[in-house]
Amino acid sequence: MDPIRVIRGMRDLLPEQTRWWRWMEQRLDGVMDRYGYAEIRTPVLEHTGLFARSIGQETDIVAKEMYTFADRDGSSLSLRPEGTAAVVRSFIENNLGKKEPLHRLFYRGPMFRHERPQKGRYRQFYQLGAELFGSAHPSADVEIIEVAVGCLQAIGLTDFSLELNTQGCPVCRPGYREQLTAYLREHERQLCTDCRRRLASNPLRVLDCKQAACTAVAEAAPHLLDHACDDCRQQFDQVRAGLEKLGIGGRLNHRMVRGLDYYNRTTFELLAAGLGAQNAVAGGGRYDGLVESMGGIPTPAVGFAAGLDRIVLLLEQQVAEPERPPLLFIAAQPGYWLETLPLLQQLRQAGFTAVNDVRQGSFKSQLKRADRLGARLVLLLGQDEIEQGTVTIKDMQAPSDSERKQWQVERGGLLQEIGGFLER
RNA sequence: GUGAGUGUAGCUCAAUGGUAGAGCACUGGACUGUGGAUCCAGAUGUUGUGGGUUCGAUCCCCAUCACUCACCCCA
Repeated sequence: MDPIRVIRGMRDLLPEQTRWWRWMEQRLDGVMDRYGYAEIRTPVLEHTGLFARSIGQETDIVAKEMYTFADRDGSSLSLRPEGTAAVVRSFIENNLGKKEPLHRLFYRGPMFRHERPQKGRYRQFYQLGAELFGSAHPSADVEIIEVAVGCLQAIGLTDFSLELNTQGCPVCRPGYREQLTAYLREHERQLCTDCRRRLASNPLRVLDCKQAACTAVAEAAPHLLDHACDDCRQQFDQVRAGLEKLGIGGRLNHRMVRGLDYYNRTTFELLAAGLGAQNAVAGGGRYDGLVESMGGIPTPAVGFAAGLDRIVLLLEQQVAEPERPPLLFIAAQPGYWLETLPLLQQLRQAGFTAVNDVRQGSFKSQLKRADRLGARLVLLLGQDEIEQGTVTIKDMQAPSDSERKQWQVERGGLLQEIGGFLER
């Protein structure tokens, strides 16, 4: 019988990996706490229309990458391909904006996109995102970027860069779009076939094409910032000033384009090397019109999302392994396993990590097991110890000729002895 | 959706048109209460799957599936 396997693009995270994940998640949660962001949890499944309306019917994400299927009553459901849409839905549905104009929310969890998997890209992937609702002030943009940067810093990543751009607003973007399109049409012959297609569907996309020929055209293309309205320009200047004040800086990238339709004004990405063909670990921006367009009261908002799978990839390359708590192992001479039970119980109640060899083989094989598990101390329990009411403590890291390799202690003083030993 | 590469033991990988081998890991022993070093012994494979060529295929051919990487797109 053929064993059933995981679905393509999805994977099991085994203990070797979850060590990293748990360590990372703990720290990221800490960042959210310190910036005053509260967690929101929404379902992984939503009505398909939510994503079509918020992300954009024409985007690749919606047009060809969603896991969409019919519910039993025939209605169309989709696994969420990103987090913002559902948070906005919930924000509106629960009248959060009416109760209190300002909200700092974060979420963390699996997202789903039916793409061909490759390094740093999976069909089930994980994102951490933060959304700041209720402020159009550049201070909010700065805060969101600061949180995103703070997340990477909190887990020890230093080798990344920030890129910034503005997408304009409904006042200035249409005019820019026309100018860009006109410019691109003039140079249509130099563009790759994909970009000629994009010219019609999404001219902005031509700007971040990686083909050399298109890059040359894009380099000389008109910049949105030069055509932005005064409000947008001022906003962007102030965001940059705020980032300077924080020492974050960031590089202006006129050619940065976002994959989702709802962004306006400030957009940004955090980029890193070592992710294969991918380089983005986090991205975000302002989306002032989204809440209203989804049926809520007009509410300016900024947010970002970070790809946790990619961040773990970087962690494994750049950061020292997270430490494990010291492991205590109880080895009992054959026949004395019952005596280990209260001892284990006692150790765990005192907060230690303690295990035994549940196979209870030979004394020797138990020691081998302890070694394999990386035990810091082994507590030996045999006939002598039981008759004397003692336990022998064995230091697994001491050299074999050490005088303090192993020693006996009274049962009553065991916890204190272990505690003292591990303190050093 | 498109392209390329790779599928052999738990892992990393050899090998040859004549029914597969190493290292590591595992289990046991040398050491009847002591891990890490050494030595000895043991267990493990439908060579991804299906078909074709052949007296004979793990090897050659075709198909298929899976994985990996890249394109598209994106976190």
